[in-house]
Amino acid sequence: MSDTNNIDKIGQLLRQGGMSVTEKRVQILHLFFAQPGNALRHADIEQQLGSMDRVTIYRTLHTFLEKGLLHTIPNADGTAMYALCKDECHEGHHHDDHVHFLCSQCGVTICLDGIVVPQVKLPQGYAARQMEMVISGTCQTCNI
Amino acid sequence: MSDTNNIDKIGQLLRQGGMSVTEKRVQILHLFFAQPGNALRHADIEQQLGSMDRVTIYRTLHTFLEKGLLHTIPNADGTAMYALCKDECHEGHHHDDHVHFLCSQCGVTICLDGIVVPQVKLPQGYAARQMEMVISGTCQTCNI
DNA sequence: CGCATTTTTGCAACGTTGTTGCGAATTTAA
DNA sequence: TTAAATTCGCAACAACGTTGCAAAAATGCG
Repeated sequence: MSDTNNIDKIGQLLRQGGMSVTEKRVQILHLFFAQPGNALRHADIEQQLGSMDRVTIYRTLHTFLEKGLLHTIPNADGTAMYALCKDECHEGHHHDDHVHFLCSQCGVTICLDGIVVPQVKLPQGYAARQMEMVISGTCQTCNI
Repeated sequence: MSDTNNIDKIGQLLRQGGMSVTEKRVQILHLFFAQPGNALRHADIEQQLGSMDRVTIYRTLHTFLEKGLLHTIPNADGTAMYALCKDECHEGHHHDDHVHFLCSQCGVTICLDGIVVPQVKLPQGYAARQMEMVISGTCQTCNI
């Protein structure tokens, strides 16, 4: 996918979600589209966009979460990770039922979009609403 | 299990792991044995033990993690949760392959020791070392 | 038991992550 | 182009977690 195509798509996505199209939002969303499937932390974005204010990044990530553009990935180390949602996600109604993979060698977090979280039978009395599965190990690149 | 039995067991566990038996360690470990299966956050412990120093709690939790008495549960809200390990866990070699349940109503986190994380087939090139599965919804008590 | 050594604890200070309020700048709509 | 609404940057704050160091407690040994 070409860079200009991404930029067109980004403006469209923002307008579709009822958000105004600002420079900062485009910059942040562009980072996610540059490496689809890869999750980013606040610190990654801050580093790559150098001059952008910390608070703006936090607020933008929250906005994207609310509007269903991003989803979070639970992380043992306590820092929030964000990744692009697929088209089926809408405002307040996520479908991120895929497995996440965390490489313990290079640290990258990847959405395994093709792999759905398997069902489990809960004990009597428990009702499931959401399931999260994170597998850690070594990724394609680090395994060579 | 009676309270005195717990206290005996706690001293034994600490000595077995090569730790000295101190008042603070006994107090913290006792909290976990009081509600087996339930996970605790640093803040829970601080609240229940009122006078204990924050730093001592952090350091004790780390020690118990290292020695294989506790394991962590990844948590979307960013705060670390800790729960007792089963007997099969040893220093540096955890077997916490059970599913964790997080009640979104009362906030409690429970180890579902009977339910093992199901295997998933990863794409070519990925090697799994650890799997985490957290299901959120409503628990037994809140579902009545 | 009493004493020396090792370990643990509490305090203070610091770092990181994330949030809130508010005025200035930007975007949008008319 | 201009007015209203939204977003951005700065400052200040709060929560969570870590580190260094001196006092206190636990352990080991004669």
